[in-house]
This record gives sequence, structure tokens and C-alpha cells, in this order.
Amino acid sequence: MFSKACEYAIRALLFVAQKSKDGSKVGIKEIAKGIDSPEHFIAKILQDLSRKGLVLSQKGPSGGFYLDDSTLNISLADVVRTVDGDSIFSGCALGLKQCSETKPCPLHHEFKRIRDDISEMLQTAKLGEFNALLEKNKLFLKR
Amino acid sequence: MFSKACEYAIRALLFVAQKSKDGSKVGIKEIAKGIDSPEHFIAKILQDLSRKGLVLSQKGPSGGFYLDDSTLNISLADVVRTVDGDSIFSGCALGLKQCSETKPCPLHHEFKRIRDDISEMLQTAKLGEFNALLEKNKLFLKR
DNA sequence: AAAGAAAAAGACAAAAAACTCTTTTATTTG
DNA sequence: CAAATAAAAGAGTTTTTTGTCTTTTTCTTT
Repeated sequence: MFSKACEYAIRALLFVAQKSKDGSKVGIKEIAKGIDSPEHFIAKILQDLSRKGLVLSQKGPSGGFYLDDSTLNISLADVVRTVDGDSIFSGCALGLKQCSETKPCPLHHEFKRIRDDISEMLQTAKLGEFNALLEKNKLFLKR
Repeated sequence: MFSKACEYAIRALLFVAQKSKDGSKVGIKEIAKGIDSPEHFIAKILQDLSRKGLVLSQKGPSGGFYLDDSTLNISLADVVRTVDGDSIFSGCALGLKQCSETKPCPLHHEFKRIRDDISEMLQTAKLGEFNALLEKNKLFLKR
């Protein structure tokens, strides 16, 4: 569904969101442990997301990654689009380049519905909105 | 969503289904052209599907791939499961190994619905059921 | 100003997926 | 039976994805 990089990205950002609730920052090592991902790999991914403004970062002692009010409101759709491109939002299930209403693949019509559901779900979900449930251990980011 | 191999597999089988409506067989070259896929790659995939009984084949002159009444009734879900395994039917969207009702990832509940929709769609769709529309050029398997 | 901490960057390495080429085996047909 | 045909099998190659390691830059704190 999503690439590994994208799965890690979402989990990492939700982790950072939770941790930066109270304005603190969180380092790569803690993130990697917190979501059970390869440290250097998630570092790369976050660097990328940072360059693109989906997460904030600060170097040096007491530095780390964090989110502010504005970035806490970023949608998972934005994250997915940034990491995986928009194939999941608009691509053909059977890999046709020009699959459309007028030239549909056999799954086109049914899949449109499903793609729209996925889009809506990802568009609706914001980075900050899971904090409470994560805090209460009703939701999990690893294992 | 699906691997390339799986996309080709579905398209190839739908192509074979259409061609074997009248009991004839179709060769690898014609299939590769018909669905616009790399010839040797789809050959491999079909060999695999053939070994597993999802398509029938015959060697030698006037040989080729074909489907009978029984195989025409195979579901796309079976094809997907054979080629890609069942990660799409049961895997976690965020890559957790033990994502479940009792230990859910943040997307678990929403995604369950979507996965079920996909499952149902694939379970319902049978290899033979697109023949008429393919014939009339209302559906396409390439480009 | 110096030391230490932490992200950024860059270069590799390993594994998986996608794709290619060649040889072998089975089957049909003249 | 011989020749031709077509799938099966096997052994690569290339590309992409995933993951690792090392060095550099930036920032903070003392």
C-alpha cells in the first residue's frame, strides 16, 4: 500500500507530534526506538521531510525534531504525497498509464470508490489528532 | 497497491479469458502484445500461475494458454493472493506486525473498512466476467 | 572561545523487484 | 520419424528500495 519509507514517515511524525505537545523536541535515536525503525533510515526520511517543511528541526544540544501548531495540522495525505508521490491517489490499479472514465481498465470504476475513500481518510487525518489516544496507550506506533 | 507482477498477471489472465471464450489458446507473444508487458517477464509469471492451476497451458504447435469453465470462475482475489500473498487483505497500513483490534495502529479502524472493500471487490470479480465488455472495447487492458 | 551534541549530507551495501536471455522439454503436424 | 512450435526452466542483469556507516555542519552550553 505504502512504501516502507512512507510507513516510517507517518509513524515518526505521529511520534514527534505526541512528544512535541508540550513544546519539547525529540532526537533521532528516541524516534527510531519509539517507532521501531532503522535509525539512519528514518533519519534520511526526516531530513527530507524537514527540507520540505513537514517537520521542524534544530541542530545542536537540546535540538531535535518537533512540530508547531501549524505543522501539527498537516494531513497524512500531505505526508504520503511527499514520500510516495500521488500514485495512490490517482494511479490505475492495473498499472495502465491512461486509465480513465473514457478508457477504463476492468477495475476502474470500483477502484475509484476505494481510492476516494483512501484519499478522504488521509486528507481528514491530521498529525496532531492522535496525541490523546497515543498518550493513553489506546493506539500504537510499533510492533 | 499491487506489484507489477500482479498487475501483469491480472491483465494477462483477463486477456486469456477473453481469447479462450471460444475454446482457443493464446501464445505468450500475443499475450505480451495484448497487454503491453515485457514478454519474458509475463512468461515467468504465467508459468507460475500455470503450476498453481490458475491458468491452463499446452506445449507444442497450436499450444498456448487458456482457461476452461472452472478456471474462468477464479476470482481476482485468488490471483492477487497467489502473486502478492495476502498482505493486502490483512496487512497493517503502517507496517506494524501485530496491528489488531486490541493493539491498533492509528489508522487501523479506518483501514479495516477499506481493506474489506478491496477484499470484497476482488473476491467478487471473476476472470470470465469482463469478456463481453472487453470484446466491445468498453474496457481496456493496455496503455 | 571551546567542547560537545545533534541534525545534515554523502557515499556505500544489501536485498528485493523487475526484466532479459538462453537452453531444454514437450507436443503437434507433415 | 523429423521438423517446427511453443511453453518450461534456469541463469543472469538492471533498477529500485531499503538499510548502514562515516564525515561534516550547525548550534548550544559552559
